[in-house]
Formats: sequence, C-alpha cells, structure tokens
Amino acid sequence: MLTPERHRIIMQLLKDKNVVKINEIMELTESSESTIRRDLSQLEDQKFLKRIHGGASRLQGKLQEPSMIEKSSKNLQEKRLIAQYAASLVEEGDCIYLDAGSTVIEMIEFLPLKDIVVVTNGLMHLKPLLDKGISTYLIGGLVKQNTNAFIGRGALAGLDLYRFDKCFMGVNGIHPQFGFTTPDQEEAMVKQKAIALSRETYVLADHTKFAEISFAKIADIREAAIITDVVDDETQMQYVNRTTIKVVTS
Amino acid sequence: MLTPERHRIIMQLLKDKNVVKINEIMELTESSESTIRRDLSQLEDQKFLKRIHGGASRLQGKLQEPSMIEKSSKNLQEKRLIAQYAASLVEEGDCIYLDAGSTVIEMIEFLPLKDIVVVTNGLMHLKPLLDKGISTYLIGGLVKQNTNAFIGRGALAGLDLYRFDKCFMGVNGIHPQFGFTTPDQEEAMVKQKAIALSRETYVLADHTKFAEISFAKIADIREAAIITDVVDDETQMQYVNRTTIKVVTS
DNA sequence: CCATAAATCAATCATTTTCTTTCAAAAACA
DNA sequence: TGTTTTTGAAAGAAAATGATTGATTTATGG
Repeated sequence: MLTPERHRIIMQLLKDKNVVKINEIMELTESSESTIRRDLSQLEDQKFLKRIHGGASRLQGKLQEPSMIEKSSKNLQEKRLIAQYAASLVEEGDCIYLDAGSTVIEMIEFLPLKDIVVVTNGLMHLKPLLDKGISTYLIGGLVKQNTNAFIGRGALAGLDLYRFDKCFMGVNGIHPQFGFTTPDQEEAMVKQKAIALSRETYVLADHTKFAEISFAKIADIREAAIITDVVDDETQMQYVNRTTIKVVTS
Repeated sequence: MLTPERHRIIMQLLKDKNVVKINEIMELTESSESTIRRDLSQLEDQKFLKRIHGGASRLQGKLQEPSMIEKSSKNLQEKRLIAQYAASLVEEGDCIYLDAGSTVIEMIEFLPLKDIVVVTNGLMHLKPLLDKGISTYLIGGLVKQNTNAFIGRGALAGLDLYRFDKCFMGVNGIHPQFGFTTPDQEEAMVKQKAIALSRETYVLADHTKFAEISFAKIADIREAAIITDVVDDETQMQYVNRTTIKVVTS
C-alpha cells in the first residue's frame, strides 16, 4: 500500500473517532508497526495530528469539527447512538442498503472503511458516502422533492438489480398491529422491496416513532429488527418485537 | 501504445482513484516500467500529477484537475450559447435525456418550464433541475467519483426503462473517422445506450472537441446532430456532419 | 507508595522495493 | 539510407519497509 493512501486512511479514522490506536491502523492497512509509526511521525510533523501513547489523536482548535459542536440537541444525540450501533453491525464484505431518511444518514460516518458496498435511494447520503471512499450505488428513479428520495418504477427496477446482506431503514410509525408505516405510498413500496431483497432488515427508530401510525404500510413488525433507545415501560413493550435491540443511552 | 494515449489512461486512473501504482499502469498499458516512469516524469513536469514513491497521486488544492473546474470557466460563454440553442430545441411534452457533463448542465437554466420530463445520469444536474420544478428522473447505478455521473450495469438498466424524444450529450472527441469518443469506457456505454433509446440525438461541442480522439468510442459521427459554435475553414468542415448546427457566436 | 510486568516507543539494520541513470535495440521519420 | 524518437533492459543509488534491540512509559498488584 502506498504511503499517501495510508495517510488518507489514518486521517479518515481520526475524523471518525478522534483517537486511533496503532494496532487498528496496522490491521486496516496491513502494514507493520514501524511503518505506521513513521506515518504518524510524518503526519505529526505536518501538523495533521498529535501522537499519543498507543496511537494518535486529532488535534483540535484549528479546524474544529462540527460533529462535536452540534451534539447539543437531545434528539440528535439519540439518533447518533442508534446510528452508531447500527453501523457496528456492518461487517467486512457486506453489501448493505441504506434507506433514505435522517436517522439512517447518521450511520454513514460510523460505517467501517473496509470492503463494503452501499446501495441507497437517498440522494443526501451520496456525498458523505463518497467522501468516505465507499463504493456507492444509487438506485435511480423519480426524485421526490421534499425528501430527496428516489421512488417510483425506476427506483423499484433499480433496486431489483441487487441483493443485500443487510438493510437499514427509517420509518415513521411502529405499531404492533399496523406494523411499520410511512406517509408516502410510493416510498413505502421502495422500502417494501428493499426488505424483500435483504437477508436482514434493521429499522432505526427513536422513541418518537412508537405507537405512531402513518398512512402507508411497509411491513409487519416481525419482519425487521428494531434498533431503538428506549424500551422502558410496559406500554412501550407491546410495540417492539422480539428482535428489538436497545441501544444504551447516556 | 502511443504516448498520449498512455498519458490519457494514467490521468483517467488518477481521476478515479487519487493514487495509482506503477504496476497497475504497466499492466494496463502493456508497457515497460521505464516507459511508465518517463510518462510520470513528463506529466509531473506539466503539473498534471505528483509523483510519489511507487506511483503517482493526483495533485489537489491549488491546481485542481482541469476536467471539471478549468473547463467550466474557460469556454463558458461559448458553452452557454451552445447550451441556450440546444435548450430551444426542447418542445412541450418532450421527454428528454440529459447526459452528464459540463456543457449539458448549462442547458438547464434555458429549458422551457412547460410540460417536459427529464431523465439524466448526471448528479450535478439534479439540483438545478429540481429548482426549476422540472420533474426529473435519475437513472441510478454506480457513482463515478470525479464526474458525478452514473455508470455501470445499474445505469444501463435504469436507462432501459425509458424512451426519449431528444437526447443531449457531451463528448470529448469528434472525428470523421473515429466518431464521437470519450475517455471512460463505462461512460461511453451509457451514452451509447442513451442514443439508441432516443429519436434524435444532439451532441453539444465547442471548438476544442473537433479533431480530438479519446479512448472509448460512443457512436459514428452520422448518428447525431452536432451543435457547435465554429464551422470556419475547410479543415474543420471535415469533422462535422451534415446535420451540424452552427450557433451564431456574438 | 514502590516494584514488577506489560505495553509502547525510538533507534538501528538488513531486506525488499522503487528510482535514476545509462545504453543499446527498436521504431518512426525524413 | 541516415537521423531522430521511443522504448526496454540493466546497474547502482535511494527510499521504504519490517524485524529486532534496548529504553521508556503505562498499567497492575501488593
């Protein structure tokens, strides 16, 4: 592996995690310890990072990342935790489908850099995915104005070209009887098909989605695992399914 | 293999990958190590890339790649006239295909607001189209990093869902014998298919495109009408076809 | 708190890979 | 044909790499 490529990977890791261990880099780049140490020295000389015992840390102050500042909103924090957990489910070699939607978009920055392929119907997902250097396929179709999602016949046909290991999806309502729902019928069709084409489906949902019912049904509640943050009282319990994963908040 | 062709391949690889190893180029061009090294030296002298140990990396920052940035400012006025004329060909009720590319993108602001449907493989086209309120379909596929065009199997399949009244296309080379050409083979396939699906095809080309030959052939010169700005002397005449339209410049 | 163990570090060296230079053969050109 | 340009191969120089060493730092247990 060429030097600048390693450097790029190191900086990418740092952007994601703030601190990175030498072992991680060694594994990811398949290089020796010495090489990575030299890399870190060089990058430190160029003021791109600060070396610490065991690895390196991002130097803050000069170019503060917005990711740390905008963490104030409670709901956003929740979403990020859910997204982070969801991203951790992605394994090397996976081909995954990322549904359009604000929760799913948060997953991208936590995705592993390794050998994965992403297919999506979310226009907004594209730039962050490409920035990470992930090979990305868009399914095409009619562009829905307000959500920037691809829907319609073209989207369904584009989807049908692929099969997925894992599917990550946002929904608007989760209800034990009425299943997963979303306002737009056309979007529901796309989601439905994505689920059908995936080995496993994960629905990312913060607490606001439970006990809600929207217009168009996507699937029954048992057809996907739910990744959420709150499974508190008995009232809520009835809305989850047996594959629900609770992400520890706080 | 000829020198300029190797150079073009090298630059193409760099556009896609940011870094390229000498071995890769050797294999792809079937040339010796020495030759490739010479190529890299020359290209570095011309400020087209930066040599690194083991290969070359594309230089970013100050001298951005000429493909998208320099192009978009240099012959802008020319391009806008060509684009404006092309847009005037669009009639009410038309379903048109807009190819990815900097010349075609200029068409959008001149498009009539009426009842038209646009299909495109250009990601950059999307926002201006939606801003104008035109109903827009994207064909999907693999996102090519540097041109933001959709290519590959997904793009071809997405294209096949539609039929077009008119197709507007950019190319890199126009030559009486070698036809319309473009550097990327995958993009050429998409363009080829778009032409096949259209009743009429218009190639938008400023004077820099004539007598140029790029790597991948799209179509013979008689398969499309050319919209251009200069048809001056006899030398140039041989490169145009009988359907060439000259746009009056200034 | 200290002492010990474990982990990490910088420095060095041998090995591998890549680079530059040089030269002769091949190809293109006139 | 002779001349120029391009190409490929070879040899020594330079750079990058990986392993090893002993020093330094951090963690752990008493």
